[in-house]
Amino acid sequence: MRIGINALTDRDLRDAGLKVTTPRVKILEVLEKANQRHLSAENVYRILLEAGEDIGLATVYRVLTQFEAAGLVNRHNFESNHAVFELDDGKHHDHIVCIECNKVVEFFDEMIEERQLEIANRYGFAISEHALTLFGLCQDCRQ
Amino acid sequence: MRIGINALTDRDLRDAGLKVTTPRVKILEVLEKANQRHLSAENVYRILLEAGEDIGLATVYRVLTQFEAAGLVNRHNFESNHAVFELDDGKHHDHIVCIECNKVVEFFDEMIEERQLEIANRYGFAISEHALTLFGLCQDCRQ
DNA sequence: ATGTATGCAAAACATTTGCACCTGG
DNA sequence: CCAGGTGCAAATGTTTTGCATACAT
Repeated sequence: MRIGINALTDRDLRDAGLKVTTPRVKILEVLEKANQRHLSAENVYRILLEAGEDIGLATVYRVLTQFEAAGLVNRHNFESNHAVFELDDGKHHDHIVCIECNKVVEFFDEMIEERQLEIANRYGFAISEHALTLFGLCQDCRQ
Repeated sequence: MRIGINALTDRDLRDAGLKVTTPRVKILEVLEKANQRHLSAENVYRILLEAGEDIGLATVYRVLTQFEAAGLVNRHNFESNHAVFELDDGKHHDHIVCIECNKVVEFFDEMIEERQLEIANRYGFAISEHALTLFGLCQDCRQ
């Protein structure tokens, strides 16, 4: 099992039952090396194009979906019209998104996590996941 | 200003700068009287069709968007592929959604709200809104 | 060899928009 | 009357899928 911030390897792909193909390896590299941690399928596709790779957009979608199923990446819907993906670093966290420059900050708060479980429990729900995203203006965008 | 759970009226439409037209009134009625509180545009459209109303889907989308801008309804993206709308009852709340039967429970937790502001503040963000949704199995769906 | 993966083009969806016609105040 | 609203059809943008070909093991 993968732990922490180690780079993903061919091994991780095989462990997920996925053949080690060029598109998959390249897409993993993009997710690891891009300057933003949260990328849309289109983002990944463009980066690959600019790097001279010949990988179709459909493949990017298929691979990202497989990676998500394998637990290698997480999918988020900060904006309603498209999803973004980030490498799963093993540590759960939530997000604060700047509504101006789209900067994303990650945070984790034990108290909120606990409270969520208590609340879910109170209503008889067995929680499998949650999505918490704060939207606002970051320091830079407030002048 | 509207307060609490009173039914929305023509007055509310006028106050929002919207003419009181049949589609708008009927759509408000659907939101008020439907058995589920959270409806997609398609849901609203079908209910209108079944009621014999001749209102286009495009109009439903336009009206719901105007209602949202006017603060009469709130839009949520529980699932990535479509939005749902609910009447704004004046009280902020978050949601727990059953991943099996899609039941939605609303809750409000002061501690989580405060904690979110503290965290945002710590990172220099001025929060304008947030989205917190818990996903899991409700009591009924766990047999 | 052979079951998977991929690229491309087309399809599928939710949502938006252009435009000629209708309607509320 | 006339600005604003509506229906319809067409356009949009994202994501998915069918299928013939290419590739990893």
